[in-house]
Amino acid sequence: MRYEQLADLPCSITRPLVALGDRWTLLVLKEAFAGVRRFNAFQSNLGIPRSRLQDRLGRLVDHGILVRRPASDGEHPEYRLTRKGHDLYPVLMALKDWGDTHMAPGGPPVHYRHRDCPGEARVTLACDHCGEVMTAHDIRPEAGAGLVAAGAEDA
Amino acid sequence: MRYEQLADLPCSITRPLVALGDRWTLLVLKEAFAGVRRFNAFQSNLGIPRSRLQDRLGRLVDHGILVRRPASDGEHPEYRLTRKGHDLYPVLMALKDWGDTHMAPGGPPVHYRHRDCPGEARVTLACDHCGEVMTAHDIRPEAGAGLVAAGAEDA
DNA sequence: CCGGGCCAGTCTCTTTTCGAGACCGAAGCT
DNA sequence: AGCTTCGGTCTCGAAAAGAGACTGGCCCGG
Repeated sequence: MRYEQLADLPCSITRPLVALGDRWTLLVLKEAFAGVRRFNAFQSNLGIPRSRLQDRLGRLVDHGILVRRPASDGEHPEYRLTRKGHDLYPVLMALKDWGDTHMAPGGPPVHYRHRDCPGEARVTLACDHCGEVMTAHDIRPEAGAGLVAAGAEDA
Repeated sequence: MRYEQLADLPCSITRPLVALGDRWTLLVLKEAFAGVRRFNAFQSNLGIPRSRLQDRLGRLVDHGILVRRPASDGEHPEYRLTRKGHDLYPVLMALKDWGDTHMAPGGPPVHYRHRDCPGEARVTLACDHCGEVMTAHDIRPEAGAGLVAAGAEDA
């Protein structure tokens, strides 16, 4: 049970990873972004064991990343991304950029184009003040409110 | 062994996930970006079992994401990010943005500031043609070279 | 009103992976 | 020689994953 406790650390990279970092969870979300909503569709698209899928969908619902509800028209339940879930899109797109660059010898299998535009979606890391593009080397970490709070808790 | 075969699919999100998507791998990389290079440092920072760490570092080296080499000065080996590894930074920063937004009730624990600038690093998804900020709804997927290649293979 | 299909979800059993901690061998110091 | 540090390995019990069969609701055609 040590692993789950990593989520208590005051780190905004660690906490999402503890929630999302296993074999299937991000793959399930990728399907959700591709428009998949039904249990069987997730299952057959990914080949994930049904009991595993059940568990993962449940956790995503618990985290407020998906909602489960009786489908708008028919009766079968469907799983839809919440706002919180939607906000994960840049994570998947960042993975996609990396995959296209480093794991796609024959070129990108799919282009994620801007609709009605010849352009393509790209993730960029930039400074929100001067707008300059940044890399890991340009980073200066600095304590924030959440860290102070966590420190106070410990004491 | 079905799971690993997902990496054969022509999808630039799936392929990275099969390589990186488990409990520890991305956490190890997060440490690497924080400057950690030594076996024991990874181990004690994360609390990962030693045998697990050994396995994960080995895989990352196999993927060309880390290099293992006798440390520049002393004799102990060190693990360093390659170019390919460095390119994963936006993935971790995208997770960080999401974590700050949705899993940091007390505010961001750490600000990743632009050095010598009051600004902060932010991931954005934008069109590489018109520059407009994009969301999942603005995407129009389109077959690319890698998909055609994969299709030819199947036939 | 009966049988089939389809669907979401559950149960069972086997295999794989994980985790904890002891153990090992190679420096490096005293 | 004896102790420490460090990277790395080994063993073994516990947890999670995988496959596949099974259940039960619902709808449809007959």
